Amino acid sequence: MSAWVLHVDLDQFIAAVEIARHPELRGRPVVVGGNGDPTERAVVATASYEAREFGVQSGLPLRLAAKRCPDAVFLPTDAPAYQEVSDRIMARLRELPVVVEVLGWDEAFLGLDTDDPEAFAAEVRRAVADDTGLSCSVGIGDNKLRAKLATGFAKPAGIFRLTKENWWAVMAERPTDALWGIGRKTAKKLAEAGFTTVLQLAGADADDLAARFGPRLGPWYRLLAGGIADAEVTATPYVARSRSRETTYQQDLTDPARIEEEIDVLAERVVRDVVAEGRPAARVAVKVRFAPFHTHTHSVTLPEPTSDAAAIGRAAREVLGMFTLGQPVRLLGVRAEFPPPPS
DNA sequence: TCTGGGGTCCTAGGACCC
DNA sequence: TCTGGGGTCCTAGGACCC
Repeated sequence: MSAWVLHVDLDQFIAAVEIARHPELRGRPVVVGGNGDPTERAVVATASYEAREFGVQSGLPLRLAAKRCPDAVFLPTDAPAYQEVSDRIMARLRELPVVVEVLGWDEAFLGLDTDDPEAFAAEVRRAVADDTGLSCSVGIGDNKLRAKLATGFAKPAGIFRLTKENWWAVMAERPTDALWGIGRKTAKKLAEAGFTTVLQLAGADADDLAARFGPRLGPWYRLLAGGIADAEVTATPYVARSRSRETTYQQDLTDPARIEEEIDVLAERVVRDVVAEGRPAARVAVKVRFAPFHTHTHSVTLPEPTSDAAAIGRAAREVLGMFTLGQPVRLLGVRAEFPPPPS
């Protein structure tokens, strides 16, 4: 028996939940996002595989999705419904002889000991399908990074194993942003420094990377490229560091009184989340995105941690006062931060 | 690319203190 | 105050992820 990390990821989760409750949509291009109105300011949360054929992906503006795929069915995002299905899936996974670490609505790491991880992964797929009717893919790894990346090669509805045995065969020639934690911006900077592929990054000098990317990020990139990462799967419950609410307005806001009102509304929503959390907030931040998409944030440390609606509301108004509001406002946000955990 | 919402972590500079 | 070195906190912004 040896220790394995499995990464379970539901296939087109949000679209699959919607198709499960609207079976007549099966086989059709389905796009979920915003209020389901493709003329609004909103983006695609998930597109069904049929819609992806038309180049419709997560993050694409709904307006463009409608242009690329005029026959798509557009549905509003229904977070509570997805949360409910997610809870059921995670509960089912916990019935297996594994440690479950939830990563999001539709994915989790499983830690387990087995001689046959492929057989176990198949069992996981069966359990989820029998219980919920949904399809998932399973990545098998000798740590979390490799398990997570393996899932990408398993999709859809498959199983893939990525360990130190096949790391270079699979990853060496891929671009650095194939790694989990390196995105487009960092990949571009790495390329400018001469590191285009995973193999090249793995051979980089740690001090050079530290000088370019910072004392922690730099050396970490090199480890990522070598496939080196944490293998410990933990069931420790998630403790939020912050709670936030933000809104992109369908029409830009220009009236200062209206902006103040909207800040009050967002602060009230955040207070509800803070109270539900059962811990007081220590900081309050306000985010303003102006029409040309420039985003700024200001924040204050509260005199003392509090869950009091009036105190948090006042703080949000005070922080709003730190902005120069001369241009139309596209988005407003309010965030409450909890005190950092004692170390 | 007329570009959501909810999060996390890291970085860097300045303030402040000894 | 022609003024070091280090630690910590605060703050804004950036990048990434789902």
